[in-house]
Amino acid sequence: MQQPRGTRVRGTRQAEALAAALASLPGFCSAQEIHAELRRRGEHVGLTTVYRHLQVLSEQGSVDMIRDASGETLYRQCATTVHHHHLTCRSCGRSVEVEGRVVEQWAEKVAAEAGFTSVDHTVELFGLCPVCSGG
Amino acid sequence: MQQPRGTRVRGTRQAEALAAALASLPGFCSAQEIHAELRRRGEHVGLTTVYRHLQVLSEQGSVDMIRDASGETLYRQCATTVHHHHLTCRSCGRSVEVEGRVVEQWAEKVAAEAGFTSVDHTVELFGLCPVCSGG
DNA sequence: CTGATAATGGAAACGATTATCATCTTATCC
DNA sequence: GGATAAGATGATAATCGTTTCCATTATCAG
Repeated sequence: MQQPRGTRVRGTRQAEALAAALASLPGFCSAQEIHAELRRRGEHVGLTTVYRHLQVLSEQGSVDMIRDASGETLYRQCATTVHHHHLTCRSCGRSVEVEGRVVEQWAEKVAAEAGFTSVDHTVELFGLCPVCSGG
Repeated sequence: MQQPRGTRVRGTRQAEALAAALASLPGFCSAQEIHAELRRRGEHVGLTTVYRHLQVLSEQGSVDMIRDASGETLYRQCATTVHHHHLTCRSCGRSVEVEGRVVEQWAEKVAAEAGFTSVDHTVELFGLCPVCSGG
């Protein structure tokens, strides 16, 4: 099996620990939170390595990456490789993947009308989940 | 500087210089770019002050604020106070305000179905404008 | 086992933004 | 007109998430 350079081919202890941590975290977390989670589990993984892996995984589409209101980057293991958006709880970080065909169509239409090309879109929904709503 | 008295509500020299600069910039710019533009015009306005004003204006709804792919915050004078979104050129920063009733309705529907409350949404479109498309 | 090479991680660098605080403006009162 | 209080300004330092550096360590093929 030949892999292109720069991709993670070697199965390292750190990569697995990170994968395990990601799998256990239910919602979006910052790189630093993930790093803390690893430390909590007794796994020594450098912060640099966490960032590095997260970046690669995100490029590969294995994790979703969003930005919260303060500009911090949050990551989450993603269930599907199909394009989707998120409805994330502002309070606990838990999130739901939502299908957004309507939005995609809207984006394309709007872009075409304005003569724009290579259009990409960012759509994120933040709110309070049923639990955190206290209802 | 011989300014007529009684204009205290309208602000200071710096505030006006900033307003003028914003009015002349066609697209989204970072605070630092706006600061540079002011310096170019010969106006001495501290970077701190630029940030301070931008923040206030943004809270007032007088300027729109978005975040680009690298996480930098961009500002633009906004034409209307009505809720809207932007289709921004990745290359030159010029942008078009687009109406997004469809998106709002979609966001509300999705949120309601998931039981989320206090839902807020972020929707930004980035692409290449007709000019930068090279067409 | 051994050498080649990729991966790691602590420390330093970075860059946008924010906080600090002394100084300068402006407005109001006398 | 001048004193004075209130507020705005801005150079500098501090913050903080993220990246870069680079010496060290781990992994894999032969």
